[in-house]
Amino acid sequence: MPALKYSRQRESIKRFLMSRFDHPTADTIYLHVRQEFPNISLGTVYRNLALLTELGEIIKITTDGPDRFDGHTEPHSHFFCRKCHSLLDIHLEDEAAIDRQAQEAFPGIIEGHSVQYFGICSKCAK
Amino acid sequence: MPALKYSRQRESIKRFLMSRFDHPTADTIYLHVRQEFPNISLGTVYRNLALLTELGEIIKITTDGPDRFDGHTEPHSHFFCRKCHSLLDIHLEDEAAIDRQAQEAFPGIIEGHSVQYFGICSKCAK
DNA sequence: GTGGGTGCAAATACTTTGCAACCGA
DNA sequence: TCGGTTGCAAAGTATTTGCACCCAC
Repeated sequence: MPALKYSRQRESIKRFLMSRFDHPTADTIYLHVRQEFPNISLGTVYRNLALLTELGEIIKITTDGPDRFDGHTEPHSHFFCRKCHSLLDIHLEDEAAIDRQAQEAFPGIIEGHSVQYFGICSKCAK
Repeated sequence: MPALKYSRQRESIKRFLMSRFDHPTADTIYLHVRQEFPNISLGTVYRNLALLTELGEIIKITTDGPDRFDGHTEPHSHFFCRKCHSLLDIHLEDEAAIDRQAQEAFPGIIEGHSVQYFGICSKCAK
């Protein structure tokens, strides 16, 4: 792993992700960071998202459609609205209980989990 | 929704998926069904996978990399080996408990969930 | 016969990558 | 200066789609 060097673009991407709870796509992030760095390219956004994910500073969430990114790394779950495609946080009381259940049932080494609930969000239900 | 019509190709795809527990990709399915229908095209495989998913006869599992498909629709969870990328079933004792936990914590309408555990499978751990 | 299904190829959506210039330590 | 980072554009991967022909009903 090469030595990490500071970059204003990466900082901006991370700051943006930490400020939000709706898990934007690379493209949304691109459009935002562009306001601060009009010349930034999508490739740079993707490169930094991959790097931050590898460092564990953000989380990459794979869904139907483009990947989503999350600047909040405490273990938590997600809700995907199948109508408006919003992706929202769910903080369970005992998130670790989910791993414990599976560890009993499975012989491999479980390092973590990701739960994705799906349904209709309260906005769309109206 | 247009009237459904029988197709030998669709039947073959479904039969293949029901016979396996390792959640093949569209391409793997294509290569297999090709033995029975040498002229089948990838497009047809994708079309039928989408149709079967919509009908609820199979499940589409979105992961890092290509989508995986599962011919077994009883609620269950999955384990993704980050080393060999195999995707395996985990049958929890009380799968519905996961929904109940979230329903308390979230105001939207939760219709279901998908849990993906990650780690190292027993084969790769050796 | 009618409309859904198929094969083929082209198109799309999303993401990664090669390269020369640039910038932080 | 050295090597990580960037912008740009081209390439790559996974999936979808238009169209003419075929087949189930």
